[in-house]
Amino acid sequence: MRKSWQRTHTCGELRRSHVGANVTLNGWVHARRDHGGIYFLDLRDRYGLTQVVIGEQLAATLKFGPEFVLSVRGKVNAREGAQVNSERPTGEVEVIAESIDVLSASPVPPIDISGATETALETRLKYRYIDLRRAQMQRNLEHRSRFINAMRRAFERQQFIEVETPILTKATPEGARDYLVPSRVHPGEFYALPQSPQIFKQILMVAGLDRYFQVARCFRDEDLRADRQPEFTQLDMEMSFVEEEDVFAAWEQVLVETFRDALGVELSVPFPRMRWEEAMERYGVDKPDLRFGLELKAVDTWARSCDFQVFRGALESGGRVMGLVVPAQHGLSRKDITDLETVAKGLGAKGLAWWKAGEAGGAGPLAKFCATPEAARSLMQALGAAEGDTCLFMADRKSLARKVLGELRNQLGRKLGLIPKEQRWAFTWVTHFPLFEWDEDAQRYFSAHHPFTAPEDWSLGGAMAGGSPDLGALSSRAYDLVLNGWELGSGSVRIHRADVQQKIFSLLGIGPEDQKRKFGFFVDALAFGAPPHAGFALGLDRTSALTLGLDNIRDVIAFPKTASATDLMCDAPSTVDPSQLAEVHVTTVVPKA
RNA sequence: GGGGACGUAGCUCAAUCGGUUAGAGUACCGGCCUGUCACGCCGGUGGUUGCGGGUUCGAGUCCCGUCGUCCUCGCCA
Repeated sequence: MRKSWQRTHTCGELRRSHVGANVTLNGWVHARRDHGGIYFLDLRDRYGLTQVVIGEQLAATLKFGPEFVLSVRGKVNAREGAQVNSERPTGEVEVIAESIDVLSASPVPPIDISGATETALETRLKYRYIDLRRAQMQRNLEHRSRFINAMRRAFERQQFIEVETPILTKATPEGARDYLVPSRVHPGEFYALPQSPQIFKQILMVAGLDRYFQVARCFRDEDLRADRQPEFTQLDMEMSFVEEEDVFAAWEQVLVETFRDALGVELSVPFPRMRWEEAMERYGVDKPDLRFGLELKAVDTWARSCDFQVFRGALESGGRVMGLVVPAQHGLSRKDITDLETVAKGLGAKGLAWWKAGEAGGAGPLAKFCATPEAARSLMQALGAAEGDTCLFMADRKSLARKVLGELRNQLGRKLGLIPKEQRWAFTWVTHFPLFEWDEDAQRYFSAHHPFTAPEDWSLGGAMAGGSPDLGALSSRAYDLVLNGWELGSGSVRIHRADVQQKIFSLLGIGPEDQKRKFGFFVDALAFGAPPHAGFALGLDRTSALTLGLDNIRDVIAFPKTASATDLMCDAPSTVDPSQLAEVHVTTVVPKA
């Protein structure tokens, strides 16, 4: 028998075949059951729980509490009949303790590790080292590890090579707010943490690496959400001499292999493809949840011949009239409709018209415009609605009508239980996003994806030849991968021509001087023989969460931040010593409260 | 930056219309118990009701401010 405290087995390992063996287990005190003459202890480590039996005499010499760390030496004993715990893999055996060393003590933990009560997130984040002891959290992190490693293997099978890119890099004027790092050596100058390895991976293509991937940490100084952290991890990739379908095929293969290896799930490929315009028109969002129908319906044509002033007004000012049909079987009540209208107004809608379909005119605000059977029938036909269905209408700017109905569709999908449990993995590629988006506040166009995205039309609607096309109408070769209504990642075919890249910068209002200063190195690189290339990046936090059925990515991140971007465990961010600031030539100006 | 919810024992929660000594479950401590496995039974410790101010005879409860957490809109190329 070993003399040291070091374990011979883990707490999840012992089985009937080990009966009679002398073993040493190390682990945490999970639960204690003191019966006076006999004492039971559940010892826990990452691998499981093992029951330790302690005799009266030995128990009397020991002093320990929950979450103490012990080394238990003893003999494996078979449990028979009612003593077997069929709930546990180790339930057919127990360890009869011969000696026990206390390796480490603990106060009463502020978190219930057994999972009997759900501890407040604030406490879990402050004492993350205890929270992470919970089986659920260990399972989450193990799952994430398995998933990422399966993905790595799948990329390597396709000849991709993993390359690391800098964390200290150059600030980018477009896109999200940068996290800045002051330079000690260059007073007054700053590095930025990468929002993504975008430029580096494109340069790796120029460098002839052909197929790159990386598990890449990305940083964006923007406000958080349940599915957004200021630093997050992407499976980033880029390929040369390819177009959209090659990227899709590479990823579909990777995802098939990854889901098979890590989850035992067989995905059906190819995933459907859908143009952005189609997604917006049918689902009102650019990340449609395809697990249920309830599609948006255009009723502009019907509305044009209707006397309803709200509808006519919207159409006359260039807007749209769109509808959503909730089948009669769901029995939407007046209160339900009022609640939906509240949601709609919260999103900026002026109101929500509704109609209970009926050939005799139906009911609701629209009933009087459907008073004749012809009018009622034509509206039902335009909507694909049947007698008794509840129809909801938005008449507004195209973008707002889609956004509101898209949100109502998602809420109704959940509320009415339209999402079938068996249909778990509804992937889709959304393609051909707009190239530019108009920003009202800045009074200029911004790249909808990023400024390195190839246009669908390399002539840029004539802009390359000096024309002035409607930039808002240009389509791009950007695409997203969507799963169950979540955006899992995005990518694009890139611009590999220096002249087109320069034109895009100019159209974005970045003058020649700024282009040279901020992106000169990159345009230079494109000029030196850049292959056509395209790529994609998958959000690993979201994908890990979604594949575990979680709706908050904090549960798949070991040390996540709060909604105000703080780390409650180590109390970051924090002030620093003035001498440290002086060293990096920084003075701070803190606004008065 | 805006909106909403929340903050009471180590943990999860309760406390009626503003009313007496702020309770329960669980955990912890002590006692009893040789087959439990969220052991059981008996007893006990444990509170700056986030913090500051105000109204009131009286505030966990009402008002103002502030801090923190969560969700969300804006934002996130």
